[in-house]
Amino acid sequence: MKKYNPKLIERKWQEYWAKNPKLYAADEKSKKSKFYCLDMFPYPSGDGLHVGHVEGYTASDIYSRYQRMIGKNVLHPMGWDAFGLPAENFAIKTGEHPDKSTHRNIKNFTKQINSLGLSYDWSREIDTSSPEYYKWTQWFFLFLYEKGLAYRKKAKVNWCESCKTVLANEQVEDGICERCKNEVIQKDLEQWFFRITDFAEDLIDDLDKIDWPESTKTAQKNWIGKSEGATIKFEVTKEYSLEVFTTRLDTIFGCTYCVVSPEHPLIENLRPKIENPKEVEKYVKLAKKKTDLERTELQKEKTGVEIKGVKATNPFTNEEVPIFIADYVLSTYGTGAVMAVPAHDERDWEFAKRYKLKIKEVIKSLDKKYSVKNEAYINDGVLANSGKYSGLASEKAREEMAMWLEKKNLGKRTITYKLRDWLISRQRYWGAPIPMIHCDKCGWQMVPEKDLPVILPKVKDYRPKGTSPLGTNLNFVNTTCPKCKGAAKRELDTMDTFVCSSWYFFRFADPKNKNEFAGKGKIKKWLPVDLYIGGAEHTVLHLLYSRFFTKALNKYKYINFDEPFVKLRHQGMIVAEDGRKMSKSLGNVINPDKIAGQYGADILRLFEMFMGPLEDSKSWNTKSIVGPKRFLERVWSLRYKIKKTSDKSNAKSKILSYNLKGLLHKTIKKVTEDIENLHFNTAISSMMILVNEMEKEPQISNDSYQTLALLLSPFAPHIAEELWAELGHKRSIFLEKWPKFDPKLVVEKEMVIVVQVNGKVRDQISVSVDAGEREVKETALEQEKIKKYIPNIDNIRKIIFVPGRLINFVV
RNA sequence: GGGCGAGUGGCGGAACUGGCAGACGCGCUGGACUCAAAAUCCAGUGAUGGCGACAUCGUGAGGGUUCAACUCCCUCCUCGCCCACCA
Repeated sequence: MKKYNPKLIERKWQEYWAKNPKLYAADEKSKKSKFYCLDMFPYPSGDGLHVGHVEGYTASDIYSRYQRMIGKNVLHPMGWDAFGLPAENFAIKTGEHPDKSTHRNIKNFTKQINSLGLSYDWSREIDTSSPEYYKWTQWFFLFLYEKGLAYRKKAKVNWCESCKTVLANEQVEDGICERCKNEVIQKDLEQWFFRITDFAEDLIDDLDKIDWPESTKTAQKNWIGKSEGATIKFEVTKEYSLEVFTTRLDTIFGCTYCVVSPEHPLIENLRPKIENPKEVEKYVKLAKKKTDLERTELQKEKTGVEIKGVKATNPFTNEEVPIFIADYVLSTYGTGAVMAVPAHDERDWEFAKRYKLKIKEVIKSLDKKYSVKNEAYINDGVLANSGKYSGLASEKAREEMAMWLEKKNLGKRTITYKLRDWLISRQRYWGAPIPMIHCDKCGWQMVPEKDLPVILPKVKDYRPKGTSPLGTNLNFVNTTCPKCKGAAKRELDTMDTFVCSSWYFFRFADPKNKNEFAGKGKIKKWLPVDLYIGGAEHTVLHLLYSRFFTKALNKYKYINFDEPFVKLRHQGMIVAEDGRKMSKSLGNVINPDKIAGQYGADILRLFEMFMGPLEDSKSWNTKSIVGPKRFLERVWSLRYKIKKTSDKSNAKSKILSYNLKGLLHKTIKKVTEDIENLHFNTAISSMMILVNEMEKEPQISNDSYQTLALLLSPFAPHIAEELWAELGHKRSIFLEKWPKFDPKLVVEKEMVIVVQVNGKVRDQISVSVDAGEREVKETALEQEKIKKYIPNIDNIRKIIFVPGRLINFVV
């Protein structure tokens, strides 16, 4: 008897698969229906694969292998989200070019992935940092620019004075630079944006047609943040009106002041009229220095300054109210100005209390204990003190007031979104250069498509100097204007790495195409993605950006669908044994390499899948890994129980007891359904039950053992291949058909019916499947135990019979 | 503060559409094998009471609907994740 030796057989089959890439390759010529199963491609960090990767990748691998076996033409690719900050920071520290460290990491990731036995089509591997790839990232920029969906404007960026660099949001931790621990300030710089807000409406509406976790859909909805309301003009001078946005037009009679953000143009426009310019100026300056985080800090008391000398007129009451400047009003939302109704808005209430401003109640609370002295009443209600609108319900009032505004041309119904345009420029080295050229004469010009890619040049020094490191390479900077052929300068910024990952799933359909980001025919063949598995940390950004790119392509007829990922699932987080997040600083990180080295990939795969439902968060417990280990060892030795027979007349059904045969078919059914529903934990447990029962038999048939191997193969591919070969098969198990169950065998002949008295289980009886209520009732009442509880049959008041399940006597 | 999700044995978890709560696995206890240990195999394992058959209780807490509730409804508590001054 050979012992199960995972190391040996895993190496053997990994080599075999590497030599037979067609096994896992998507077939361009096949007429079979396609299935595109995608993992979120990883950033190849120096830390290597973590257990969360293994979880998601194993799940999609099981699904892909299963899809192939049921006869689908499967596209299951892998690639690298290779641009990004960590590689650049590493370069600053060590001087090693990011390209070098990144490729070293990619090599390591590839090795790790292959050692897990994942069935990727490596012929389609992509690397976002390769010129062949980022040529098309740049093409997307030009595409969006041409359609008016990319533009340039001044914007605030995080700026670290000590590092002299712009920082990405992820590099700012609590308003402090993660590298030097100094304060981060806000600086206005010209930046490139993508006009994602153009698609806000579709991005909300189309969520209804995709199979995504509800939580992810609501998170996107909230992020886009649609609110319906109205903009209203408050006259300040004859020439200048202050426009405010509100969702609570019904409270406008309670407006006792207005507030503008420190960036609001009113300050500039009415400067000569302002009586306290110094005070105002000081406040604006202070606000500018603050980071977004400081400005949005919750507990912080609201501050502000009245702009003296100007007043705003409420169009409904013709009352003049003071105007304040305060940083609790955001310049980037709505109109950057609000009408303050302290009685019915918590923030306004707080501000009014602090600066002793008037609080006027215009919505009555039904709660007798409520007093506006203690808090704002923010719910809808019935209007009071509101002129001719008094007595109306909030909703009705909003409608009528909006109509009045529109009639008088003093405002209009407006929809606003929290979603902002996507700032994509980074003053960074390790990213795709933005393919734009600035000419003093002609302004901004696109790099002609034939000149793509704009190659990311080598530089000697990655250290931040206040502008992109690309600026140090003068060969790169100085170029000619595509329009006038005069001297011109290249854009020095690179693109946010999220741009690279917003379209990579298209590239897998046609990864080597030199003329297009992907050929139309190939896109039609493979896209959209049928199943997308990845972490929930990408709930908003990556998943939203990818949808935006897809919608832009669809709008301009490059593709004929408008959602990239038909079905999406997130793998849950795996936390450490101590219940905390795995992190290097806590020293509780589990290295999957080590586990795979010690136990083998099949056991690790089974273990992670058996831990619990894919989407739940789970905690790691190395102790339990012996479960899957024992299971595979038992599967392995079970093969010595196979009835060896040269006598063909000795039918296999004779060897396999009837019950076991039924169980075998039930298991096929269960495993099949569970894989379809991504319920891998219960699929494994049902296979364990089968193996437990098989072990009790003195002998098992070759057929049933083969079925077991097939069922197990997507989960534990190495051992499955080995067993298959041991059974005498010459070709890979993954070329076999997925087993089918016999519906007749799945149904029991006898069934157990639970007998309840007054809802409590008192006995069980075994009856034939087709037994009706009368038969079940009679059998049940004959039982001694039941007679004990029902001495007199006439006392039965009611009988509930659930076919196939139970009978309940109510006495 | 808002949104989403979750609370089931010592632990991870299972339970269809309201129908035997605790499948499967870990751990633990006892036994077999062994000079011994590991591994393996067999039996047991929610709590309480009882030698026992059995009985009672039991799915975060409290209430409700129902013949029947982990599952549905109401109130509350705890934990996790995401977003957060969005007018």
